[in-house]
Amino acid sequence: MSPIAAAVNAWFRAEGRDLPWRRPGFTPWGTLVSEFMLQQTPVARVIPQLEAWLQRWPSPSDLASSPAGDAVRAWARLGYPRRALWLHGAATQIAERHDGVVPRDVDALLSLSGIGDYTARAVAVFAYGERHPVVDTNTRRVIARAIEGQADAAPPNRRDLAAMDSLLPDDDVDARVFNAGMMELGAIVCTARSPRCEVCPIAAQCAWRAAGYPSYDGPRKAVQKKYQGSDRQVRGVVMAELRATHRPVTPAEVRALWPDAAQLDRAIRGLLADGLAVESPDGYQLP
DNA sequence: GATTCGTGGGA
DNA sequence: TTCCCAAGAAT
Repeated sequence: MSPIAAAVNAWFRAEGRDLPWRRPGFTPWGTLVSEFMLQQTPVARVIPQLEAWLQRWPSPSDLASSPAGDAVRAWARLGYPRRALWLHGAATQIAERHDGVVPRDVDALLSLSGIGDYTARAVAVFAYGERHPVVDTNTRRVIARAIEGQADAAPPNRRDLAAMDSLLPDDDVDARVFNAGMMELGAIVCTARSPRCEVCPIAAQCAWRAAGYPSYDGPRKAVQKKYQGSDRQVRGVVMAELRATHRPVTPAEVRALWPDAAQLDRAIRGLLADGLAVESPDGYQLP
């Protein structure tokens, strides 16, 4: 094992947070649900929702037997409600094609709705102990700094997988710990804004530190558009109303939600197209 | 390959 | 206050 991997793993075993999905006996289904929720949503907001979710739907088949709208409502304010729809779809596919058992194979996982490169490998590694490189925003940033000497990661790229793979210890267990450790390091030490290099276990080997912390000069990642007044905000307002109302929301009630009728119309049509809303004779509701 | 998709909290 | 960003995926 490389000196960096050895240091990361020793640090993670000593300093890693006690999170629900790291508890012994946490199920592959629990891991899958947690990974869906953690896509772009911070840990602190996920934890309470995750526990409630698993209480209600302890297995993929349990979720598959509920209407998709129940999943969207239970998703509450985690954001990106399409993930709830995709998770329900994945549960249905697992029930139908995999006997209700979360698959272990990366390609099988990749074929499920809402599962991409990150989530497929995270489930294979953390739920089943398979050996694969897990690449997320944290591991990409740590590699950019410690290995490449850059202040930040370039936009996501297929080469990220190979970069992580080249650092991965040979042993399955060590590789699993290393994946978790790199993510943890990026999450609580090598953070985006104010890295805590004084407590970093690989500060001595860090290329960025050795180079004197040069500022980032690579391609700029796309700037996130303003949320206030955006179509996304309108979709969020409509979805909040659909979640709160256990009967169809009438067109008149929809019109009262937002002053700009054209923007509202775009939101409704988008939600219908995404399957997050369906039309009934009396208005709109969750699927 | 660039865009789109929620929501909330910390700097 | 405003800006940035958070265990991404689909189109």
